[in-house]
Amino acid sequence: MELSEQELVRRNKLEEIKKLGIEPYPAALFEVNANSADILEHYERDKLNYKNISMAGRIMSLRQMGNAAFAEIQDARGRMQIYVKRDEICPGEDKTLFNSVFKKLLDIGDIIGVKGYVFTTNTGTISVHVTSLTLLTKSVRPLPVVKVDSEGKAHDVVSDPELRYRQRYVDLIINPEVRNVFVQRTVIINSMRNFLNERGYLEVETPILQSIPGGAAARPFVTHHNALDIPLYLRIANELYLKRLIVGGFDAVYEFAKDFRNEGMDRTHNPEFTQMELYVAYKDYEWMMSLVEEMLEKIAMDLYSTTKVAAGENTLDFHRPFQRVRLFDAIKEHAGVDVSNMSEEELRKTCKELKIDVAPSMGKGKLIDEIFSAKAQHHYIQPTFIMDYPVEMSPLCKKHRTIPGLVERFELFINGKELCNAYSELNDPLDQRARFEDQMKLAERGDDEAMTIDNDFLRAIEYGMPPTSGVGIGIDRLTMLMTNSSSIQDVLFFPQMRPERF
RNA sequence: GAUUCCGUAGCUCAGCUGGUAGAGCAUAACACUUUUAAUGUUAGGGUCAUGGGUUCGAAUCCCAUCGGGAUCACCA
Repeated sequence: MELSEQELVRRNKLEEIKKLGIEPYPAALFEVNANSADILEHYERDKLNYKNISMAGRIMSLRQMGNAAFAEIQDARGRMQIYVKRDEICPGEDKTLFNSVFKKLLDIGDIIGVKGYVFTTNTGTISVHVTSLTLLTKSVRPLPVVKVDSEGKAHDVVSDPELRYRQRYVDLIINPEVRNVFVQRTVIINSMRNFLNERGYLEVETPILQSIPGGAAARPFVTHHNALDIPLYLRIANELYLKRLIVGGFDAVYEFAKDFRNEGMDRTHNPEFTQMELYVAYKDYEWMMSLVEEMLEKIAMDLYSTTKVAAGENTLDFHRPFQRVRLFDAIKEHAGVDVSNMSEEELRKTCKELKIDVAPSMGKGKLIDEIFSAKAQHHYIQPTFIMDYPVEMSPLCKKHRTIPGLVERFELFINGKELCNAYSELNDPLDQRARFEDQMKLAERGDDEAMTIDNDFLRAIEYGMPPTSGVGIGIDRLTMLMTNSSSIQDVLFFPQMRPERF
């Protein structure tokens, strides 16, 4: 690999540093007793506490002024200006540390530790007056420089998505708002986990490698186990395993699960994604709607201390209760057709009239779903539960208690996108077996996402699964919503990319 | 998978109807003891994604490949 001019310069500097007897990658710890955010926040009120501070970070800018210099160093909490004066860091006759090391051999991107005292410059910037400086890591690759002017406008922002996603470490260093999205992602997950734990629900782990990939309609990734000499599939959902645990006697289990689906990628789909699935015994889908409302409201409050969240041009309000609309009513309202009593043939005709593309492999349920997706879905900006789906598209869901042909299922739509999917879970083992058989018929028609029959799961619910309600919430999409991110790549540290060639 | 747009210095971008490349920042040198997109003077840095083709001549036009974005299909 050919080195650029700047890389050669930095490697030469590295040698110079070593020749001066300075270790560019020291082993010893560097004791830190302050960080940038803490200093900026508390210094004015509590000046005495900042007479003797020690902090570390990456050099992000350097302004040489002869025998003094200003630099900004960035630590995990933000940026801090430091002031380095020659005679302060070199009190004796030997001025090498300043003249050679600091002025010539340090670069933007290097990581240093500084000790000194906090003061305010003539122009009013809280800064660290450095009395001693230690090189902690020499950087040999030039870091893109983003400058922010006095109006707060950033110049030369690295916006190339390829660089940002492939080299997330660079993105995180130079684009400060990126870090915040990921911190918020963790706030969301912690908020959800606390909410569930407070109710006594048990967090569990279930297999990722499965011999029958069940619980969703999707194409799986296939791998191979050498010792067993069998194909294994990366899970597309963990639903069937969590329900087995309900059979086993747990009354509420949940899992933050990485699921894998071998399908197209775009700004709302990554091959691996995270879902939180929760199953609670002796509950139904009405109860689950209330729980989801309460949980999302709490997450918004934990993030922003308000239920209002910006999403593009819209402001979402997570204040309970959310609107509840039956699927057929939603279609009636937005597509102007009543599909509640239509046969498959009539549905096909209706799709044609509405100019919706359909495939021959689509059954009745799928056709209704197509109409909803094309005509109604995008209207639901504020959190809305769409409920009561046709039985054909929900093979794991219990039949509706009063309306024939429907199941007790809801999906939550926010900003026109599906965020979660929930059922009164089907626990009638004979019905479940029949539903699996219907799925096999769909598979025979060419639906490569139809579910395969899982005999062990059937055996489990034959022992008896209590009435149970379950929900799956897409964590990546929830994070997108809550952080106003328009693509899933922005809420995943390392989104899937084609392998890079070096 | 389909359509479409893009790929020029470490970074952000110019580059006209084809005449073998420019700027700012960054880098190097000098000056400067409170600056802040620091400043001033000077210098270096590019197989124009890759491979073909058209042409006297290609960053520019055409084709293919690689990578990325957007839209669509599939899906969450």
